Amino acid sequence: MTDANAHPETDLRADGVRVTRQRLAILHVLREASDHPRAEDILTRARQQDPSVSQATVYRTLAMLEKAGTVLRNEFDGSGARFELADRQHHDHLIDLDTGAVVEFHSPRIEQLQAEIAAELGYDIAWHRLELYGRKTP
Amino acid sequence: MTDANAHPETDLRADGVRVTRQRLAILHVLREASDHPRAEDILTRARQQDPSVSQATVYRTLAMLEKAGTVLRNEFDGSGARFELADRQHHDHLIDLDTGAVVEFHSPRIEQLQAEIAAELGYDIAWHRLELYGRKTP
DNA sequence: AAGGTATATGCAAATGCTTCTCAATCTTGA
DNA sequence: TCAAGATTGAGAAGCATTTGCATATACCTT
Repeated sequence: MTDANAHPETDLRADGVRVTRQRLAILHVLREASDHPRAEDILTRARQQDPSVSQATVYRTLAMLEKAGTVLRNEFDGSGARFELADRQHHDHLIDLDTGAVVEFHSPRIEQLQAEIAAELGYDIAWHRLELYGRKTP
Repeated sequence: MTDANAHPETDLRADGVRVTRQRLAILHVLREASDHPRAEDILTRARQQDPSVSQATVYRTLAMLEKAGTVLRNEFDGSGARFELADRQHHDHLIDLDTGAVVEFHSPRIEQLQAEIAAELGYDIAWHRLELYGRKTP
């Protein structure tokens, strides 16, 4: 796989996938998003650039991009997936229980411990999910 | 809250909730389960003890027990929640990607790190979710 | 032990999110 | 420019879960 997302359009082509107006609109939305939008949000935003985008295409494209490693799917609260581009460094999430805000963080030490624990249990980690749910310290 | 699950029936009463045949059947299933059954599995098993249990009651009871802290809800793969009694020590999960088996583990060091990270970000952790997905080391 | 009342249940319909079906429309390599 | 095949929009279909409502039941009070 190429460097995920340096040039999504180019990557698409490289994977033998067609570059369509809708896909470009969706990729654009993801690039602009600083939050972790839901499929519905992505649909709304993509339609600002291209009103023809349909719900089905958003889901199909997100699934495609996820499989390609370009997009990450998060299931924070169990009521709808939230997406983000996989172009930055790997990170985990801290969800603010009061505001719903999502803070990203990265801890090599935790990653290290995870690997050790898995090894002790006889496993190799393929991926992991770490989510902290909390409230701002008073 | 009383010691969750030492005596679920007693706890139910204490919370002003009625002790019904169905609820006892569902609690029994959860106590016997060594896996992390889905709602559907719980329904099937509960019906062995009480054929009258309905799907709706399983969901309603699980929601109630979760709110009471008696039951933990897990969303490992995004296709259906899996439940377990909250009577044992807190633990996280390692999911075997090949077999779907769920291994439980507990690491005070990771918990410690999580708290530290949250503190650095200005948060107090209310709860967290850590799931490792991997395969057996050859 | 019996009764009354609010809670709990079963059934089926309704949700919410996501995926699929299919004819019509594009993208792309030649 | 064209043909072949991928992609799309619209709506139907799927799944897990929730809800509405009439009936049944637990349990507090006689």
